Amino acid sequence: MAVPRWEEGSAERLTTAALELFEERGFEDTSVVEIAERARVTTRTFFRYFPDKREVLFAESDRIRTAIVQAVLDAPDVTQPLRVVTTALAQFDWDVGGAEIQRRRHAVIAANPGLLERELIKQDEIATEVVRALRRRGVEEEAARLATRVGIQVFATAYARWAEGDGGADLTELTEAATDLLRALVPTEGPPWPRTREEVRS
Amino acid sequence: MAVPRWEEGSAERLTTAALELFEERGFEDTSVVEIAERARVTTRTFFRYFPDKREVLFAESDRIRTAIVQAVLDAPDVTQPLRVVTTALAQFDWDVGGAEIQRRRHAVIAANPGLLERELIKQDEIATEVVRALRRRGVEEEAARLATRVGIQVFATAYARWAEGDGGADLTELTEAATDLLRALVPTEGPPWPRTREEVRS
DNA sequence: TCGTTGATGTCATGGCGTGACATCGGTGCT
DNA sequence: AGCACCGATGTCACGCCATGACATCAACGA
Repeated sequence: MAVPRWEEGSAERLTTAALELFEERGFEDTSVVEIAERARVTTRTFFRYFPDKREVLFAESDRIRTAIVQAVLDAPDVTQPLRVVTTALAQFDWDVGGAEIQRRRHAVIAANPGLLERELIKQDEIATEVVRALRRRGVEEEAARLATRVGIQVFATAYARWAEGDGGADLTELTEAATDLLRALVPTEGPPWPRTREEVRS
Repeated sequence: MAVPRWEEGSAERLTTAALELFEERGFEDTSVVEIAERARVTTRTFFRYFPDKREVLFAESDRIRTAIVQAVLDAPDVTQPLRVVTTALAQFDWDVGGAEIQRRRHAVIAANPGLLERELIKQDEIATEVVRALRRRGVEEEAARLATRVGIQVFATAYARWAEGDGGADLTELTEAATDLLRALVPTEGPPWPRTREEVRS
């Protein structure tokens, strides 16, 4: 393996070039040609590293997914699957590549429906594999599915606050707070629409 | 307004043509040209009715979203927001256009990552508006967000069973069962990883 | 009749994504 | 050294997606 002593690889150059250009001109208004030029390669090379234009912002996705799945598999106690999921997410190091980069990435993604679409399916891929991991730990299929998806939403609540905040807050504590909120939200037993207005009146 | 007495409109023809072709050749392997030809229009007309190739399978999305939002706004009692959401979803008539068409639609979507992506963002759009609706009913922002997303996942659990089943099951009852499952999953109070194996041993 | 209007077609264009093949520098083997 | 190989990249050609600008045509109403 050739080890050019230390040039950046094409993939890295493409990633940073893309992020910069998306910030400058917006996602739709920058072409793959421009990204490639700034990274000093051809578009053909771009598509050798990334299957499409959007994917250039999601290079870390695989690493994130496997790490979280591993955390689920390594959880000491799986009798409370929802807690396993929220904890695995809360304890992950979300600032891969630097907090600033992540902030910029998210800003760009949030600004573009197309990228948001991609983000959602990445979440879905994580969810699917977490479900599989829970199943391997003996959790029932339906429980695994619901615990995973709900756990992700609980964590997302915490993450939203954490991302807004000045970094002072602890993600684990915020997740605990979000779990409290969930407890408060779970409805007490009883039929769907407890009473219609008419029934109340009578 | 011209009312051709009753020819199918181009939009309808395009929708059915697309569904058929996606079943026959798969989504990626059918071009917009083919869809347009089968619907006896040009591709330019296709793009006048649908903003892109994927959207042809999501024409009902707007109607669904507004109906569900309306149900949330009309809910008699909003003190249990999660129940409001699950009930609004469970009581919606999901067989718009016929159960068979819906089954085929979902089969095609499930088979194509690209379409799944679009499906997820449609869900997200619904979620965003439901959150807004809850807020208008006086629910706090964070509670609204969490109740909405969790409610959708609870309903999704029920819907999955309903879609698999032979149609005999009642979606409202299944949703109630899913809510029971959620109750069982919400973790009891306590710190994240309750005990590591080592701590248990000591 | 004629002008308007809405739906559709035609044409041109640009970006996305991919297969096939060429090039070129480095590696390892003899 | 010489040679065969290999991985990364470039070049070329192509097809599909999507959109703006403009033309056409049929129905309708004054």
